[in-house]
Order: sequence, then structure tokens, then C-alpha cells
Amino acid sequence: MAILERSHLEIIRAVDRYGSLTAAAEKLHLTQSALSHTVRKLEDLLGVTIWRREGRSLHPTQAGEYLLAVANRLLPQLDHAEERLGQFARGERGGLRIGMECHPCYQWLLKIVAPYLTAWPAVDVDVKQKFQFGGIGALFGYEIDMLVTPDPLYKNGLTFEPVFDYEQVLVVGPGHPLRGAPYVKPAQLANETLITYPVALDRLDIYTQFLTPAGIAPKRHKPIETTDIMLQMVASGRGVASLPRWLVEEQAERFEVAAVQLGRHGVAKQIFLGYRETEGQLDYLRAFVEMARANQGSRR
Amino acid sequence: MAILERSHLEIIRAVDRYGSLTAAAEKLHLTQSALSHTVRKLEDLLGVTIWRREGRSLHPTQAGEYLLAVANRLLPQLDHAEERLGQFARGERGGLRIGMECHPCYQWLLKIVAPYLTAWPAVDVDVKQKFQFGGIGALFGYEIDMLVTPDPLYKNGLTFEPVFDYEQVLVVGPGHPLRGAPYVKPAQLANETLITYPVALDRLDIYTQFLTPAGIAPKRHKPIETTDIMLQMVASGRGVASLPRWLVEEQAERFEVAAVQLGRHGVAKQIFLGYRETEGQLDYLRAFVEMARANQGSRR
DNA sequence: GTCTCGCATGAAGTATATTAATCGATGGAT
DNA sequence: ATCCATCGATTAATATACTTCATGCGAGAC
Repeated sequence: MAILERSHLEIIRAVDRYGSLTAAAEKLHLTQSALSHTVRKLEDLLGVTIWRREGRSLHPTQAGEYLLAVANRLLPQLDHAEERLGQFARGERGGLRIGMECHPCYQWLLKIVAPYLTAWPAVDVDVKQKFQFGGIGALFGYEIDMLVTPDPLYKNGLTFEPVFDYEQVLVVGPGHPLRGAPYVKPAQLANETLITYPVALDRLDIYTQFLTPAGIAPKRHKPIETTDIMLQMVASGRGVASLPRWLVEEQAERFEVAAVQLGRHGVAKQIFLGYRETEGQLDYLRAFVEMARANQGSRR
Repeated sequence: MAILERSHLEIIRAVDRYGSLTAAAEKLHLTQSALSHTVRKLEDLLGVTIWRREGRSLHPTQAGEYLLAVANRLLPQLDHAEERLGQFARGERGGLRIGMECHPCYQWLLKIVAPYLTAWPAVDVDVKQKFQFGGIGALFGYEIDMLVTPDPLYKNGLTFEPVFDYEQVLVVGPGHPLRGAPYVKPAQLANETLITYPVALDRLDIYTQFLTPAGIAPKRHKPIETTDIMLQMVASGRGVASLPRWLVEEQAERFEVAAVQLGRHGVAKQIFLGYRETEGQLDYLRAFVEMARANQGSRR
């Protein structure tokens, strides 16, 4: 009852990656014979065949596929743990892996990261945007250490703190009839082309908080990956978009765009930072939260 | 760069749990000396002290706390993985990909799958119907694990077992002249519209075993995808079809259809289950065959 | 002070992992 | 069809790593 070792997972991953025992052996700085032996013993101990031997190639069985999934999940965590221990050894602080679930958060995040990096020279920051099981899953799975999201989830081992309030607005180009209007009603978008980031509709505030409740849909819906292009499209009259007010106002110098309040009361949003509560006292992590919160004032 | 082994995490967790190296050694069935050696080497390799030695007790350093957290997170996952592999080994778990080569088999299969899923909760069942190189090829190519077919092929690595006998009959609608006849002769179909599944004629029993030997062809031939629509067409007098007797009798409640024997002696058919003979002892696979065979009695 | 408990250490033995050398099988090239 | 290169399996030899044994040292208990 303690058969599976790290080296086994390492072998399984290498065989999958490099396609053969021989190639894997090369990469692992071992001989083909060594792997063959190890594999055979492992299969014996587990009582499971991991690969089907077909001619001169190996194909993972169901158990093999499962083991591969385990390897791909656990090995990165072990690697990360060692890296972190290396940082301990060198007296450094560590790496802060930040995950983001909202597109425009990126612009905001950049403003925080720059001063943070100078204040904490020993901390490396990494930003990730894609998660297999969602941002929360990435936090739990130790893929990231901090999550930037507009949708906090108060749950068992996680802590979320609001760090930034902003207003979500409609962005219109020059000469647009809504430009300068005190606010826009949902029905007024029924004939518009709406440009959004390419994500599910239920993750877009302009739908969930504005259009959908009113039962309105825009005439066309156009997904665009990047904020810059999105603003260019709006500036050239190809459609309207929805972004944070501060972002629009900041970019108004570069693009001919203007913000219009969504509905009579506007759409208020918050950005939250989430982290594992066991790490809440890590000073370099706390510091990031503090800096994010402090930065709020500078913009409003 | 692959220092941390599972055993190390195991030690770290045990020391934390049982309070001392000596106690941990006992639980791990090792000597105290062995642990001491291992620990020292680990600390050297990582370049980190894991425990502060105070008097005769050990207190985890910051790195130690971190490692403990890693151990408590990863070890249960490894344990769980081994447990799951044990299920694979004992044939309790797996994925059963069932391929089907005959259309009406589907109705029959559904009756087997339902109880099977409750009896084998750890087995995932998947049903496929299209194969690039035929059902046999799919078995050999590991696209599927079990084939449901009326045409067994006794060959090298495959095993086929008959699990269900049935009679193929003609289906006629209400008011059809053949209704109630003791049997139908091929020539009597020369003026009929024959409705079949959209497959090659040589895979349709009514052709291979009834019409073709007599040199007869129906007036029209109409391919229909689904059994339900086929029965509706027959019930509304648009043509006749050919299906298993048990299926017709079962559906007689829903549709106004009746079965007529094909020819003086009827057309007898069997459904076979085929699988790779190397997997014949897999418990969950055997169980499926048994359940399929047992189900036979309930219907006839 | 002495006794006990717990960890550390060095040398020795043993188990384990790795290698070298070789074989058989397979699939592609000629 | 034949040949050749490649891959995995196997066996025996070897190297490595681990464990044990015997012992030492220090700290707290009595």
C-alpha cells in the first residue's frame, strides 16, 4: 500500500510525451532496460497493465490513461513544490501565480503588478488566463495562488476580498446617437451590433445585468479577443461594446470612444481577489492585496 | 530536479502525526536510523532544513510546514489513485464501449444497460454505432470493447457468444391483406413498399434470407433512420417493414402494427456479443455477457 | 547525578535499481 | 520477398541506495 512513486508517474508522463520507452529513457537519463524493468515491476505490483504492447509500440490501457491523468495533475504540483523549496533555500520569497477570470481585469492588473514588482523584487509574478476547471478549481488545485474575478465564491478554504469598485458602461463611437445621452435603455440596443469578449453570455455583465432581464437581444453579436481591437471597432462605428468606465475614459485619448451609463441606475461591479485562506498570512501575498486595494483611490 | 519522492512526503506526514522520528519509524515499519538518514539526505538535497532540532523534539520550520501542507494535499490523492487502480485490477472499474452493428439491437441493448449500470456503478458504458472498418475492425482497433452483432466472425483473437434468439418478421399495418396470414411468401412482397434501415442490402435479413434467394424485389424501397418513424409509417399504411418479433409485439401497444412470419419456416436470428478474448476474464465484461444472456428468458 | 528517551552517525550488509549484452518481433524500405 | 533498423523484453552482472547494527550525544525526568 504505497506502490506509486513519483518516478513512476514521471515515466508514465515521459512515455506519453515522447512516444516510446526508448525515447523516454533518453529524456530521463536512463537506459531503456531500466525503464522496462521498472515498468514491469510496477505493473506486477499494481496488478494492472498500463500499456498494451502492439508490435513495437505502446498504447495506454484504460488504467494507463488514468495514471497519465494522475501524473499530469500531480507532477506539476511536485515540481512547483520543489521550486518553492528552492526559493526557501535561497532566502527568496517565491512566485505569485495570478489567475484571471475577467478580460478587462487585465488592464487593471497591469497597473498593480508594475509597482508590486519593484516593491517586492524577490517575488516573481506570473499571470495565467486559461483554466481547465475554472478559476476556483485552479486555486484549489494549486495551479494559481491568487484569482482575480468579479464573481467571488465564499466557500470552505478560500478567501475573497473586494479590492476595486467600478462601473460597467456602454462604449460608443463618434457620432453615435447615444453619445452624450444620460443613460441607455435596453431596447435601444435592439438594433445594434454588440462587440464582446468571446466567452459564454452568462459571463457577460451586459447580458446578465442589462439585456437579459429586459428580454432584449442585440441585432448582431460579434466576439473580439482583444480590448484594443474592440475599441478600434467601436471607434470606427462597427458596433458598441461594454467595458469598465475607467478603462473607457483612460483609452479615450487613443480612441474616439465615449462611455454611456447602462440603465437609469448604472451597472456597478467589483473586482475581488481570492486566495487559499491557509496562505492569507504570507506577507508577499497580503502585500499584493493591500496594493490592489490602495490603488483604487488613485483612479477615482 | 526530481528530489521529492512520495516516501519523503510519507515521512513528513508521519513525523507530524506521531510526534517523533522514532514513533514515525515504528508506524512506517522502518528503523529510527533509517528515517534519520533519509531525512538528512533530503535536507541536504533540498538545501533546506525541515525541522529545527530542539532538545529531543523536532519542530517544523517554515519549509517544513510547507512540505507538510504539500504532503497532506498530495498523499491522499496518491492513495486514492492506488485504490482506483485496484478497482481496475479487480475488474470492478473500467469503461465499456459497446459497438452495435444492427439497428434493432439498440432497443434490446437498452434493456440490458439499465440494470447493468446499477449493478456496476464504477463502469462507464458508452454505445457507438459508426465504425470506419466495421465492427470487427473496431474491436481489433480498440475503438470498442464489445460488439453487438447478428453476424459473428470466429477468428483469431475474438470470442463471440450468442445471447439472444429471436425471429425476424414482417411488420404490416392495420387492414393490410397479409395481416393475420400464417406466413408470407416472397412473391407477395413484389408489389409492396419495403421500409428498412438505411444500410447496404446485404446487411438486411429480409433480403439475404428471404427476398434475394427467391429472386424477388419489392416495388419500392424506402430507407428510414429510426424505429419509431418506421413503425409509424407502417401503421399508416405507407409500406411494410421487417423487424424482430419481440420488438413488434412490444410496440403493438403504441402502434397499430402486426407481425407476420417470413416464409413457411420463419427467419431465425441470433444476437451475439463479441469481445477480445484476452479480456474475457474481466469481471465487468463477463458480467455484461451474463446479464445479456439472463435477460433472454424474460422476453420469450 | 543518573537514567531514559530521542536523534545523529559511521561502518557494514543487504536489497534494490541500473546497466550491458543480447534476443525476438515488427514495420518500413529495397 | 528480403533485408535492415528500431523497439521492447530478458538475463546476468554490477552499481547504487537503503537499512540495519552498534554506538554516541544531549536534554529532560526522577
